[in-house]
Amino acid sequence: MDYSNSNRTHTCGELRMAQVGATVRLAGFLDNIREVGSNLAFLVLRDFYGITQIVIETEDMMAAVKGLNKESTLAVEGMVRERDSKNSKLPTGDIEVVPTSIRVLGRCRYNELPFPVHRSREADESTRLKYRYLDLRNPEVKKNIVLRSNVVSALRQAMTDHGFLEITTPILTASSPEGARDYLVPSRKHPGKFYALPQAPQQFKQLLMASGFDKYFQIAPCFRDEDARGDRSPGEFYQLDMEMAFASQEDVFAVLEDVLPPVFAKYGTYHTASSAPFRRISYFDAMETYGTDKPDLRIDLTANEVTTLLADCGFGPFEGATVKAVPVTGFTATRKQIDKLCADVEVQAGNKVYWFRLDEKGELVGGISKFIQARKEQVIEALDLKPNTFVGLTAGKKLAAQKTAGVLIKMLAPLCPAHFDRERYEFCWIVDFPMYEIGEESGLLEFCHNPFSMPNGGLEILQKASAGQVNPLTITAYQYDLVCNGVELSSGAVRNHDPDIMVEAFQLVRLGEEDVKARFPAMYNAFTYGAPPHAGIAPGVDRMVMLLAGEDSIREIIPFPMNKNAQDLMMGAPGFVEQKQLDDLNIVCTKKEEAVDE
RNA sequence: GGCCCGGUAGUUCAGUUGGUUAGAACGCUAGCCUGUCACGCUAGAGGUCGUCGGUUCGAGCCCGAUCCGGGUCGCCA
Repeated sequence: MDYSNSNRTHTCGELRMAQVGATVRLAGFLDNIREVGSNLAFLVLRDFYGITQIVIETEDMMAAVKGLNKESTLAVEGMVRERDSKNSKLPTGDIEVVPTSIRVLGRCRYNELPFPVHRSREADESTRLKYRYLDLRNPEVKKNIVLRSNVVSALRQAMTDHGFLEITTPILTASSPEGARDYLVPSRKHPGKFYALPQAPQQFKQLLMASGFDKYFQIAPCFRDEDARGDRSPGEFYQLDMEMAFASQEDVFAVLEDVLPPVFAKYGTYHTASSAPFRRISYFDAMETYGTDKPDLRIDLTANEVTTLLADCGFGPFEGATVKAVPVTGFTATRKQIDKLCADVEVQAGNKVYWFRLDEKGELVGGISKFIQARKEQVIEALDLKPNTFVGLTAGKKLAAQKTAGVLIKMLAPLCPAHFDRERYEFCWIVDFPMYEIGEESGLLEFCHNPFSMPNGGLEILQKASAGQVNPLTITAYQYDLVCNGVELSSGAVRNHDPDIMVEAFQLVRLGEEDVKARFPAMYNAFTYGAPPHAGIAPGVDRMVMLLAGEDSIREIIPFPMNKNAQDLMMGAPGFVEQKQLDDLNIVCTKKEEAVDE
């Protein structure tokens, strides 16, 4: 028996009227059989490219498909014929194949599948993941993986066209003391020592710059042992990691402003993407105006500062608080919808939302309007309110009031289409992130993002801060985020390539030269031999594909995703290993999960 | 780790105030059907109601514990 499919003449998506009369050989999965008479049946054959109808008209052929389970793989040989009754919904709907032979290539042993392939997206997710190879047979599921392939290919081509070299960096490397929890790999030859999987190729790409490469990129696998989210897969993910020597923040921006919009416009659901230059918004402005450092610029709503106007209006929760107002013109939600909105925001933000309305006649009504009444004219003037406007209010410590307003804006958007032009990709750069912050637990000065960024003002500003002449909290870094439609796609920075500035930056958080050397020995040493100023960024590939596919779950755009608990249900990972393997690695398990029977 | 939602047939779900034999659709099996394309018609099989314990004359439903899944917060330089 010939199990190869090398003798296929066509795919299942290919045949048209032009091939009528031709003898063809197809291969694919048994999608469905419709028996409509004792000697008449229609078999639907499906492969990667499409589906083709095979018409069964003889006892022989009827016998050949008798008892076959759906999803078995078949080889069909026969003649292409024009259909008596055509199906305009199918690309191959004008023709059918009259078979002379039907061979089973791979028999499906089960007449009842874990889920119907064509409706797998409705099935329980853990069942889908366990039988991912069946789930992926669904063209609707498969198309996201095809999209991913096309996007990665387009990004790679664009980066190469921009003169970037694709260079791979080690997967087995050293644990980094900063950031997320590492995935550790025990070393057999060095008992008690561990490799770590890289959280990002951060140090390697900076070392490539110190090595004299000019423009580097990589579709880089990154590993972080942190809990999952809907838009964050546990364990591993991919970044379009890049770095440029002798480059400024604007040089990095220019590359992505050139590379990303065409890819988004071509492969995205919406086909419209902002063009260069993307808007630049400082971190402080973003928090003030949008209540978030990842604003969705498709939403035409902003948070307004009304603290001086309303903090002492007599409403308890505003007393001594920062107060933000989000006016929404033409908002017609019912009282019930408003209550639901406020409750939803409270769950997300952990902070209450208050509201009032200016009705059609220009009267203050609803919510906390009676507290506003006395300052009606000032409020209308300050917020430039028109009749029929809803005003959402948030209050609390400055950051809490801002963030709650941010959540409110995001949740208002779907309720007011007039303020939410959904069908496009809106990019922006968030710039000038603060270098330092006061740690919530320690109460002491700490790095805000990462310690590799170049402070705005260089060595001089850090020295002034050390001398007490400058408040370190006012120092910003050449640190930037790329945001699209409210999704943080990437963080990047102009790096600190000067050992003196590194040491000075660390001294502000009570660390010294020895700490820098101990934590980042390779980078510190390399930079003492003269390093180029360099900058880079690393947009998340999974996030981008998710945005382009219009999916809400990151698992829909990963070929073989793990579940929320970082398990691969299909492969059974993580799993127990042989005692011999543990012995080789000098590992003694003191705690084991109970083995669960299937 | 906290909080929220869920777990009933192969699949997706319904199940009223705690009350007879736990239902529907799709799928499956058998039969019929000569142009279907979500084919149709007839019949049938299929359930430890996640698990354990409690309340009750009686639990899918109420209570407690526990396991599993999803969302969210913590976390993610």
